[in-house]
Amino acid sequence: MKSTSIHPTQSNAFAEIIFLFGPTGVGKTELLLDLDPKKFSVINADSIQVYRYLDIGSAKASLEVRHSIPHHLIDIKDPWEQFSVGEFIAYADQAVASIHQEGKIPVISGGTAYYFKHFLYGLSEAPPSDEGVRLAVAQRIEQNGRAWAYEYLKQIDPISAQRIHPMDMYRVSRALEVYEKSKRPLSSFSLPDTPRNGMHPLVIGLMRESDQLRTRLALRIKQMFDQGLEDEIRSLLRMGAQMSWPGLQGIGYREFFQAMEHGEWSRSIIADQIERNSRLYAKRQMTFFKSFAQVQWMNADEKGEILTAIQWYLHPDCMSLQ
RNA sequence: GCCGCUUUAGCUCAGUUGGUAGAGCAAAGGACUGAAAAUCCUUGUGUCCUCAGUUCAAUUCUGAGAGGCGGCA
Repeated sequence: MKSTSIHPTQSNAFAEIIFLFGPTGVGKTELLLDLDPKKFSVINADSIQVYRYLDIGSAKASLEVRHSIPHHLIDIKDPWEQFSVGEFIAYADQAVASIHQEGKIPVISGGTAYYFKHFLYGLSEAPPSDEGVRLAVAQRIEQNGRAWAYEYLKQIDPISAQRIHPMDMYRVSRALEVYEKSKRPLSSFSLPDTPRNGMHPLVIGLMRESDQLRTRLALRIKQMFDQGLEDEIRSLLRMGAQMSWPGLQGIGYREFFQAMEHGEWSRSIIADQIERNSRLYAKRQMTFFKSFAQVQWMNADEKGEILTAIQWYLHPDCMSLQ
């Protein structure tokens, strides 16, 4: 792997890639500032930070940070556009290739565990989500009820029905959508379970004590309001923002739209809801991340150890001499 | 000061015609087949404010006290 190939930039298969993930508010962005921009570039793996105009609420890295170390996959979509894992993988592959081309190491950093999982293993061959079909399925579920939807799933795809909980309409409807689209049960498309292209990333999981994370989240949300989160919402409203916009499903946005539906905009209530939802989200993220294989868990404050781990990964022979 | 209402899980509150109690939210744990900041699952022992009385038995009834809310002074 240390071969001095004539085409070093083309050896995508075994090139170094670093995964950096952790729950919201753990301190990923702060850590990125310690990376040498001459050696590393960042690829964002956050499903909300891909959207333009969603800066404060999504806790996007500031322009200064992005100036000091390049970030890919930020501001690539408008908030009314749908984004998806499939697109993430395609864009991330491109970014990884171009970063390698520059002779640098890509650091994929973010909190969307689902994106990391499928970037590493790839997706099944099942057809991508189709908004039209999805709406049609949703309508039928609306008319006939959830029980009907699950019974129907049991008929067309008993294997998926066993895996999916009867109340989990998000997944039931995707399974029905796939059947509608391909006339094949979702479970007939197998899910890969080995890394794509022999990828062997360094997987760093950042963690913190839950009390500490809680305090940090509370502080961060306060700062978001100080930085003008409400102005950001108002300017989105001027753009015609609707609660249904995909980007606005993010925590820190949807709470405002829910509040407006009830005809009230109470700063303190909304702030509390954002805080609560962030905590719940952080918990779900941790649960997902914990299920990943070969994670090097590190305390987010131990920057020295994290950088050392990266050194080990990039130059194993060098380190072993010491 | 008087009158009324109120005190039950971390929070908001149900409830037991007297047999020691249960929802939502939170919290903890979990799932995750192209929307994933989404969607979903599991988990409920708490001096039922305190003391005394009635009773086989009181969180439930009676009395007194304490806290809260409201009205009248």
